[in-house]
Amino acid sequence: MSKKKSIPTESELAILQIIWDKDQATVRDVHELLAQKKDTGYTTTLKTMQIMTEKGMLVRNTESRTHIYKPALSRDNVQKNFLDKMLNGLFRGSESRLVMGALDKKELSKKELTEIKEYLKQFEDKSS
Amino acid sequence: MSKKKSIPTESELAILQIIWDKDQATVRDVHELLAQKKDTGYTTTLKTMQIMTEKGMLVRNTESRTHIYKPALSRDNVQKNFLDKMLNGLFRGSESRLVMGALDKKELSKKELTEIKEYLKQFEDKSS
DNA sequence: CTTGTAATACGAAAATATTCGTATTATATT
DNA sequence: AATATAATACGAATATTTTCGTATTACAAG
Repeated sequence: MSKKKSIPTESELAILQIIWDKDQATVRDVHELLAQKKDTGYTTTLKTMQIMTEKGMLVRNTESRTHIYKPALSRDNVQKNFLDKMLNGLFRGSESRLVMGALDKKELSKKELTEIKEYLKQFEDKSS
Repeated sequence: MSKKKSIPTESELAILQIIWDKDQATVRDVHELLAQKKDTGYTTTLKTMQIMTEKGMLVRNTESRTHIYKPALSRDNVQKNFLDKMLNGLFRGSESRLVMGALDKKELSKKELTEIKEYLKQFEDKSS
C-alpha cells in the first residue's frame, strides 16, 4: 500500500481548483481561466498539467486529440491533507487554536455561525 | 510601507518553531533539535538561518562569537498568514468549511470543545 | 605561543518547481 | 491535396529551495 501524500504546489493547486469547479477540463479551458488571474503561457499550463498527471493528481482521457483532464484527488482530500499538515506543523495539534485563528479572520455571518454551532453538537456526546 | 508577506518555506518553518519555543537560540541549539527529527548537516542549518536573517525572518546578535538568533515574526503572525493563504486558496473564503474540516481531524477533548464554544460567544453579538 | 575545537562565511552543487520555445501531429478549411 | 490551425510532446532555461564542502577566524587548553 503506497501512502500518497499528494501535496500540490502553488500552481498545481490553482489548476486543481479550476478542474474541481468544472469537474473536467481541457488544457485550454484551464489556461483561459488561469490567464485571467495570472500572466502565463499556454504551454506552461500544458506542461504543468502533464506533470500533475505523472504525479497522479490528474487523470486524462486521450482518446480524442484534445485530452480531457479530471481530478484524481477530491478537493476534500486535499483540504484534509493541508489541515493535517498545519496541525502537525504550525499549530501542533491544537485544533482549537487553528479554529480560533480562522474565526478571527473575518466577521462570521449568522449563517456560518449557526452552521458551526450545529456542527459542534456532534462532538458533545463523544467527549468524555 | 513595505508589505511583508513572510511565508516561510518548509524548513524555515521547522527552524522557526524551535526558536519560538526557546525564545532565542544559537545555530547549535537549533541544529541539535532539528537533527533529532531530520537527518541534516550543521552547516545546512547555519546557512538556512543566515538566509532567514537576510529575509528578515530572524534577527541575530553578533556581538559574541556565537551568534544568538531571535524570531522577527511572531508565531501568531505566521499562523495568520497561513490561514489567510488557505482561506484565499483552498478554502475560498469559507471559514466555516475550514473550521469543520479542522474539527473533523480528531476527537476533541472536552477542554478544547469548551474553549471553542466560549470563543464563539464573542461573535454572537456582532452578527446581525 | 601553538594547537585543536567550534563557530561563521562563502560558494556552489543538487533537488524541485516554473516557464517557455520548438517540433510534431491531427484536424479542419479551402 | 495543400495549407492553416490548434493540440500535445519534449527538452531545456530559470528560479527557488535545500544541502553541504571548504576556508577562515575566534577562543580555549595545554
